[in-house]
Amino acid sequence: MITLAEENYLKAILSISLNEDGKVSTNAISQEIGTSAASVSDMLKKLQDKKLIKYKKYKGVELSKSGKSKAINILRKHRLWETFLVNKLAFGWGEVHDVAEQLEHIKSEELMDRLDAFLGFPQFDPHGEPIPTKDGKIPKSNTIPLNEINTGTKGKVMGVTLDETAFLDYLTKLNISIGTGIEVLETISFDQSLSIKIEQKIQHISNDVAKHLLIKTKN
Amino acid sequence: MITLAEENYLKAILSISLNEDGKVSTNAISQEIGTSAASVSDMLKKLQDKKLIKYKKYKGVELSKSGKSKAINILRKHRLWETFLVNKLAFGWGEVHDVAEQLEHIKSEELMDRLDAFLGFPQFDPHGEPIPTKDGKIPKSNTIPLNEINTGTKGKVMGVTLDETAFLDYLTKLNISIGTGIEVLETISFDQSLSIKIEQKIQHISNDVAKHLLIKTKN
DNA sequence: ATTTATTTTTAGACACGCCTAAACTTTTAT
DNA sequence: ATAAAAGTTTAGGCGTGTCTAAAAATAAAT
Repeated sequence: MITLAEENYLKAILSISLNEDGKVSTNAISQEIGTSAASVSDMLKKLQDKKLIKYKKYKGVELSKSGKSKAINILRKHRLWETFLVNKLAFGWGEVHDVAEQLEHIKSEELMDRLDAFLGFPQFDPHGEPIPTKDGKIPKSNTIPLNEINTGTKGKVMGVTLDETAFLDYLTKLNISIGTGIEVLETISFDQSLSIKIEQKIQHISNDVAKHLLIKTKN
Repeated sequence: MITLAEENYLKAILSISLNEDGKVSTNAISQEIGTSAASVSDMLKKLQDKKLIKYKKYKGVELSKSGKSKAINILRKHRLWETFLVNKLAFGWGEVHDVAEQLEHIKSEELMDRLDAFLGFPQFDPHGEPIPTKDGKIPKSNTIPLNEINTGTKGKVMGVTLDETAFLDYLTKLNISIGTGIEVLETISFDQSLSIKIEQKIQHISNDVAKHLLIKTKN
């Protein structure tokens, strides 16, 4: 049996390795989870014993086959629940994360199968992140960050890569949500900030904001 | 902060006191939860410290005001989730209990409010049990067990008071579910078994089955 | 009313998951 | 190349929630 804490470690390791390559460090995990590095070391030993990770002292860690499959399954549950909360219960963007973090640990394959069907087998969650399939594949979305788009190109917002309330609230203020059409008018070379057109209105945003917006360009 | 184990104890104490009156004994709790009496004693001390129960050594226990309110809230969550599973995800009668037992511990008032609305503010769960309201009131259903109904009376099945798979499967076989119309034709005085009519068909059931069927009679 | 049986509590132990402080590796800088 | 810094692990400890075995309190029976 896998415990709640173990699940959170697996999820954290997966989440880190999706963003950067190579082995995952103890410190990275401790930051991700919010515990001490010592606690992480303890836990890594236990996960090693259960063959959920490949781990050599001082050398970082990576998920084993079974560990990765378990971690992806948790991610799948998290994103399916987020989709449920937003699409069916009308939660707002920012409000769903904490609740989904609890729901992702509910143990019932039957439940997730039925929820998946109830939601219409969605491929992406409300933040635009891909929902892993039942057999562990993660769908690729051909999107790129807004700050990498050429001037003059039009596109559609497919997702965000930052889950902070302040950020999401700002997007709401700018009238940006999933599906919003955006055109890049100008890039200021000084600070890489952008002028963009959203529903006829011209707005100006920082590079920091733009890089967290995933855009699908119209080819 | 209240822990998962504490929540289960409160729920167990509530559940026992709803079925029998007077103080709740340590043994009753240990049976309900499936732990040793020693563990229960330990936990009662902790719940006492947190003012969730009124407890005197060797003298049994009852819920305090705040303990009862917390316990009822867990019951509310359990029954709302069961309703969701059956009504929205098409789970069968018997399959929902274990999953609901996990879901009832999810902490989010917002979530339960929205789920309640999504379900159309149901008053009774799929087993016919009353769903406590947000302010802790438990709706009364004016139903009586089938074995207490007079011969010749017609009624409708509103719920069951037993949650075992074998029982629920048997009901399915008899074509009995929530809402089924039933007429009592005869009571055998020897063993209190009943002849009943269900959708034109005459069936014979034991008193043991009848007493777990809640009926609303048509006046 | 005393003995016997039952129930409940205490004592001592253990797994889990976390912590701080100290020791040990590895990396970086001089 | 060696010292300093950064990262990681071990040691020892703590709270939670469980257990078994033994002691204490209450209830039942003779």
